[in-house]
Amino acid sequence: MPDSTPSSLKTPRVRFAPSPTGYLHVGSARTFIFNWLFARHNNGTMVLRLDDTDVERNTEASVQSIFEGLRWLGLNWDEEYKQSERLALHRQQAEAIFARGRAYRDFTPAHSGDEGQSSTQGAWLCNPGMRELSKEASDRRAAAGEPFALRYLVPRGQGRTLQFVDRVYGEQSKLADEVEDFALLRSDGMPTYHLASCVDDADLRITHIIRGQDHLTNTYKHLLLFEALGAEAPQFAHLPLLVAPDGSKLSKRKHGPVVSVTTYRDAGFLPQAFVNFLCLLGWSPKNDRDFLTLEEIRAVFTLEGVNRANAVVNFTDTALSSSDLDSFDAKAVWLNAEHIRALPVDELARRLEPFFERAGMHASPEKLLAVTPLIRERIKLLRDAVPAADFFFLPQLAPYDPAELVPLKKGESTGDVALARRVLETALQALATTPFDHDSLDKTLREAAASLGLKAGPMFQPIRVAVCGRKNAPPLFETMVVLGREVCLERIRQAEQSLQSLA
RNA sequence: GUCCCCGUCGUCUAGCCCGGCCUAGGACACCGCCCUUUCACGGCGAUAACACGGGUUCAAAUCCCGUCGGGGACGCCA
Repeated sequence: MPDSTPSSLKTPRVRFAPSPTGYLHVGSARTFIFNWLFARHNNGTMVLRLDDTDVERNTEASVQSIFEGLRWLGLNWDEEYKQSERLALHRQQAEAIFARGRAYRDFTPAHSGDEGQSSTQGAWLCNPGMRELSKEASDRRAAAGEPFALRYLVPRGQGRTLQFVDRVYGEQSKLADEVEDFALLRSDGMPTYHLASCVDDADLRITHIIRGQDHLTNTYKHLLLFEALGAEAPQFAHLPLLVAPDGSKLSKRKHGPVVSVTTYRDAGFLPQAFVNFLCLLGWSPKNDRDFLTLEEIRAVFTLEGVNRANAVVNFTDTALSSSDLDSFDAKAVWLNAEHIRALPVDELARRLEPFFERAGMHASPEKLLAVTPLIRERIKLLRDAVPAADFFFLPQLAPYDPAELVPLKKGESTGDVALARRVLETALQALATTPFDHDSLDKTLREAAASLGLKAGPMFQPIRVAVCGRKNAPPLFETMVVLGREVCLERIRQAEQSLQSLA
């Protein structure tokens, strides 16, 4: 018995239907996220369906890459399908539509590709002569083995208006006469996207189709298809597009790695931050908040909160040339920094480990746990941790300019080398015996500064550079505690040595 | 070309449906100041937008029309 409950009242069943023709890109990821949020907010079901009917362009690597991306996002789904395994259903339904007189055979040879002759005299609607072919002629040619595509017989000349209410864009309508006779089956018998998609949506009882706005005008075709299938059309919600800074649609070919989800993962974005960022592109909680946890978003997410204007992913266009940190959208980076700071230290430490691993540094869990609090406010992306904390793990400091050891007063171009040497000597003596904990170091070193008639700044800089190999580093005492007495003394001695080259 | 969608600070957006509370709010970025042993975090502050033109109205970012601008769709791709 058919379920007559209107789709708007049923428990939602939504689907994310990527086609495996490349890696998962940010636009697709956002569509997935919005579907997930809608499903989870409404206690609905999330379906993942691989739309892999284009045998030519589908690759296994792409399937893997998509799963990899989705897994990283950490959002689950409840059911999984592959369109290529449902071919029989698609063909059977195409036959049924044909049998109902809603489709016809088109024997016109396939067009070679994307040249398209549509731009010259308005839109292409159908191949003349083919709609009107008599049943006999059509059957005869088919029986003779002439290849044909099956096309939807769009109602023409009846003044019929197709309409639907989009959950984001509102009331939409269009004259059926303006819709092309789209293909259902290709001449090789394979279903097209439109056919396979609608047949599966109907069969899987999808209640809400949430997808990119680039499908808005395709919806009329789909309405026609659901009708011919004898299925109630689901609700539609189209999402504004994600565009590049120049306003064009994000494309893998044109914009490169910045549109791939794995690029964000590899750069050290936290999935929750990435999701947070993507959600803010085209949706808003409307309460001036922007740092949100997944759970907070899920709790308040509604389609009514989605806007209609395209959103710019504001990456820098140096993206093609390098893996430049600055190439990411600044807000995404900021959100990531916020999420990093919101993470418990032990979890952050665990997340950081693979980045050190990849950089060839063995960071023991204990040491990493000690170092993490010192850098967590100093990194925006996880991978920033490596340059920020390398000196903790390197057995030998990378070479640095000894001049860094010498503090400069305002306006001075050359510092007092002798002073720097005195500082280091004093420090060496003091540090040889003082207990290596924060407060003792604080007290000892400040007293040492006083004894030299120095303020903290000029006292600490030579030590910091000696110990860290650079001027900018985490707070000195905590750093020294983690490094330990041996390492600190050794590095200060080396610094003293290198100072000689300046004398 | 035809059809469709969109147009608030540089960017993401609130406000628009149900005109007045909007001398347009928040966030990021940028700049400045404060905090401070460096860097960062944090705090404070500054600059910055209703695409344009007509209506309607006592009153328009909000309603209507037009213009311009941007985007999308028009495949035997998805």
